[in-house]
Amino acid sequence: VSLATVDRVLNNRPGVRVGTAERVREACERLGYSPNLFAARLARGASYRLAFVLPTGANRFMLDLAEQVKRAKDHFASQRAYLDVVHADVFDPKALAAALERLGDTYQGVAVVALDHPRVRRAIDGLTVRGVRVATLVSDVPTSKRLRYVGIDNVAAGRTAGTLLGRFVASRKGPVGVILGSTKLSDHAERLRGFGEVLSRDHRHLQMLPARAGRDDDEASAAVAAALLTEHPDLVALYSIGAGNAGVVHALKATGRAREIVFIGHELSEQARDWLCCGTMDAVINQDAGHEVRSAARVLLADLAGERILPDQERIRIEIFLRDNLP
Amino acid sequence: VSLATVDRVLNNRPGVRVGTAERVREACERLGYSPNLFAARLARGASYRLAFVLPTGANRFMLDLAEQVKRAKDHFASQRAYLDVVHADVFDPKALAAALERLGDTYQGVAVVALDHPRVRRAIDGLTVRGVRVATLVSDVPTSKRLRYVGIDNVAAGRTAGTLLGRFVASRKGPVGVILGSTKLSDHAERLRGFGEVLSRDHRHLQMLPARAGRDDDEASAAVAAALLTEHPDLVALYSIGAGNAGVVHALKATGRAREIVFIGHELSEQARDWLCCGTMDAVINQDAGHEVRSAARVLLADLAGERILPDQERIRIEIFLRDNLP
DNA sequence: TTGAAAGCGCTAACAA
DNA sequence: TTGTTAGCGCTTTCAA
Repeated sequence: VSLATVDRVLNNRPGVRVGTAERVREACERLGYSPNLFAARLARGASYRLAFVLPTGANRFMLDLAEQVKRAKDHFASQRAYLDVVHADVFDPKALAAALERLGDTYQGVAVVALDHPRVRRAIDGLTVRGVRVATLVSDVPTSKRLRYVGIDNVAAGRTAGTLLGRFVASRKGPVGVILGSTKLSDHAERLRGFGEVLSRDHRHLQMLPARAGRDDDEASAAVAAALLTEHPDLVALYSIGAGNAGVVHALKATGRAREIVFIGHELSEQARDWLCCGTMDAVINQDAGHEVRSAARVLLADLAGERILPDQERIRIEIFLRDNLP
Repeated sequence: VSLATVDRVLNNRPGVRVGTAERVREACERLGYSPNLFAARLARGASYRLAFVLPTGANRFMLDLAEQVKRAKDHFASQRAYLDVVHADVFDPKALAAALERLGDTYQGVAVVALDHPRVRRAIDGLTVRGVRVATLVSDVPTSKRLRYVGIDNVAAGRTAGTLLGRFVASRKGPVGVILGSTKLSDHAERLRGFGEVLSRDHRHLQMLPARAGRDDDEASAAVAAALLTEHPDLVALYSIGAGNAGVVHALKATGRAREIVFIGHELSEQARDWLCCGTMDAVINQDAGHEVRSAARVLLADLAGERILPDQERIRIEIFLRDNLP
């Protein structure tokens, strides 16, 4: 039995008699053979280009994602995988779809922070058909043919915020304010849904006010928060679903009730760490941008190279940070 | 300039004139050269054996670690790294030290759940001197020459439990019970310290009872919990520092006050998930055994092969799980 | 259906 | 101090 035949069997390539294949497999079993991934990749000589499609003019979290791509670059380059950040107007389905389609010429894998829109879905499916591996990042397009969604379950994240907030408020009664970026962002809408569910089921003494939009912007969020605080002097808690937390904190501090009002938000920025430490924020729900980037890259590469992944390693967690467990 | 010279420069091996080295480096820079890790490992032809030293007759968490080693085996085998689980009596310093010393003949890397004892420290340092890379796992020996500690900050974990418990109890007043495995386990002692700090600083209305030992055992823990519950009918919360949570739950359910008493513990077992879901447990503090195993293996291997790690990826987090963010 | 041979990018031993 | 050479374990192409 020659080297080439063994190779054919192990990679189930065609052109081997079943009897021979069986014998080879048996021998592998007996000898406890385990293939050398490095040698395989080397011989294949393939290199892969991966694009990370992120929103233009983005908030802190998106900037963090871009930063994490940069940090992972060297590590993946040493494995012949080249990561690029590509910016696109994620909120314009037509533009995003066009951008995605263009990417297919250059890249074998694409990780995209996607808007869930039929047009975008078609673009993703189009790429997939051309053999480009696509992973949705942070925000999913569930009905598309994407290889995988790399991100958290945002309904569950909202529920988590709801439970924490409800229990932190405890027996106090009063209205709860909610600020989101936009109801059109599906991740924000999902978080809101989860949050509302928990509040209405487990914390009936709290009265959830209608969510207001802060456009993921510090100034707008500050205005919204200030309005909430003046309209509801008995406000007991605030949940900030999107970006713009600096604005909320500003408004909160202006009232002098920053430590008294329970405030929960998303994404562990450098600032958020400070706010947790000084008691302005009570908890931060986080998804690890670095983990998401590396996971997306690994998943795309593994599929391209026909390798297996460790599923446990690729599970993105809904992290809860208090001032005590900051990394 | 020949291939070999380039190799010497890139791996700062001796025997190259500075001028030549400079020229090579400049050329690499200019051409944007990035070395191929796979080819290097392949050519080196080295394979590594790593031992995971875990306690004999261990609790659920240790069993989980062993299971995770098993799961990671294939993945690392494809990179010429062979993982073995070795059991040792971690509580007998002499035995552990002897076991460690013996391991040096067979293994290039050792990850050990270590007892912090001078004798064990000497054994670790001895291995290090012989060139064996050592990582402490879950429980550290800070004064040793170990390459790295792979695990969480247990004082911070205790503080996290304290904050959650204090806030969940909220305005209710009353005694708080604490059950640990043994005061001699440094991780348990550290968690207790962190917990006590937070309770005495931030939640003065709660009266923390002296910690009692449940020997990481279900039955013993059940007895301790039952005693606490009868001696203190007004108990408002329980913190279980070690294993034996099944026993605590049993005692708690027997009183019919399982949902009313705030109960926080460690390690997200299959059972713990159920208890979270039904409201018996209020929060679980967790360290990801799978992540710890893979991280230890990666760190040891990278050092052996002279490669760099991604520090972000190797940070072990203090995870908080509520019923809403279960993975 | 099977085998032989070249080569992926690097390291290590040896020669110059 | 530098260069030459033979592989590492696999894939791929071409020939049998």
